[in-house]
Amino acid sequence: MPRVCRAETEKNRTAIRRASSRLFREQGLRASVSDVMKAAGLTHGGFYGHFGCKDDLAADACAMAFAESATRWRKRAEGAADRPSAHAALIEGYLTARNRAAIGSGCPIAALAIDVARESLDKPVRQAFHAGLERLIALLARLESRPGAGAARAQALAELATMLGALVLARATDGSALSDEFMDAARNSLLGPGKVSSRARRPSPRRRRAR
Amino acid sequence: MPRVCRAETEKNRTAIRRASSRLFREQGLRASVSDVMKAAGLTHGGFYGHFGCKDDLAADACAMAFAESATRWRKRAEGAADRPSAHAALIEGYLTARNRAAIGSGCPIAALAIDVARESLDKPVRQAFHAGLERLIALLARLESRPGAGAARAQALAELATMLGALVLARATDGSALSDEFMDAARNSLLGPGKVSSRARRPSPRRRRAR
DNA sequence: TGTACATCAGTGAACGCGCGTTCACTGATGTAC
DNA sequence: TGTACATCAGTGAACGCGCGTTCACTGATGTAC
Repeated sequence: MPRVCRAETEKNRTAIRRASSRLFREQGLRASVSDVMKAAGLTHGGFYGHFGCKDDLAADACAMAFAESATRWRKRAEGAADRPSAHAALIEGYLTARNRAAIGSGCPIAALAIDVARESLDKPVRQAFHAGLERLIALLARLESRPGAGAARAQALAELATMLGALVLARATDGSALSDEFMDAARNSLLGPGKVSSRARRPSPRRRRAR
Repeated sequence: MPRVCRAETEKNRTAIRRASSRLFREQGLRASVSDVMKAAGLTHGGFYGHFGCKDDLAADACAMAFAESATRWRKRAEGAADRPSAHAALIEGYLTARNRAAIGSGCPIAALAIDVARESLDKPVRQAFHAGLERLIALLARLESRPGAGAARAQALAELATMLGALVLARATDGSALSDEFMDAARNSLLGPGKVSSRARRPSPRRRRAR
């Protein structure tokens, strides 16, 4: 089995990156190198032929997850008729039961933010997180209604905090009614109850409207 | 050293609870029993005289952190002249550089939400988190401006998501300008730029105003 | 195109370490008289 | 109040286990001729 052709090596590397991107989101940065390699269909020893250390893998996995998210956001926005509906589509797509359940393939901010906050400032995963975050902020800011780049950015930052917060809280209270309440409240607060698409709605007690 | 008087035992138990409440927030639920006992000035073996297992300690630490937070919120609200300023004081007190730095003594939602979300549904820490969260929601909802209990609760849920999200993102980007931006954007979004008290402000590049 | 051999991707045992938990032991505390 | 002794809170060694990382080894791959 040892020594594998170049194409196979590249395929293995991709498998490691994909597996780590999923496992780090699911289990946090404490997901083990062994588990990642197992999920990639390899044995743990070969890991250091692909990455220098676990910290480097964490940074790569984080960057990869953000790139996936950015692509997903861009596609969703491009599928909309105009800017306001692209904005709404992004938020509605984020605050769904589907996304709440899909931790391993979902938003890396909601999956990794607290883990990243606990890492020391010089860890490579922090830079990857910061860079990825800025890309998503720019993407969202371009869809905001407020005039002026600064105001749109501020609006995007606040909305991102609400989206991330609601998803994280919905996950932490998963299995209870409160979980749905968080997602509904955040969606209504960001879009207003009138703009909520029926697609994203589940039959649940309707909240009073936002200002 | 063994066998200690009853008052001493109770003091030790309190020291373990305090240490774990701090360490779990700082390091996540993977903080070790050994480290907790060391921080309480004891050796690890004695732990199981106080708690049945690590999961029980995590639940207790979580409940204790929420109780602290609830007390802090209540005091801050009681110190305000009226309901709107109590509401503003809570949010301003939450979104400060001080709170961003104080992970171990700060809000358990911002410290533990993602860790709790990764725990299986039957773990005792999930129940403790849920119960504590409901207390804080009720506390915040009582200060909201919207008429009707349901609307006030929905407003509190969305605001909590924004507060928690902004604090978590500010911590994940600590050391960069973006960190301050998140807290400023969330504060302005929740209170409006006019209502921001100078006390809570740091001299930082001023953002464009919100609506 | 065919052969000879150096390269090197992946394997699996091993390293030192820290984890959660158990347990025999200690000796001051609390109690029974 | 004073003595005799059972209790039990805390100690520290030990358990099996999984961690990140290293390394001698393997043998198919890629290359030089």
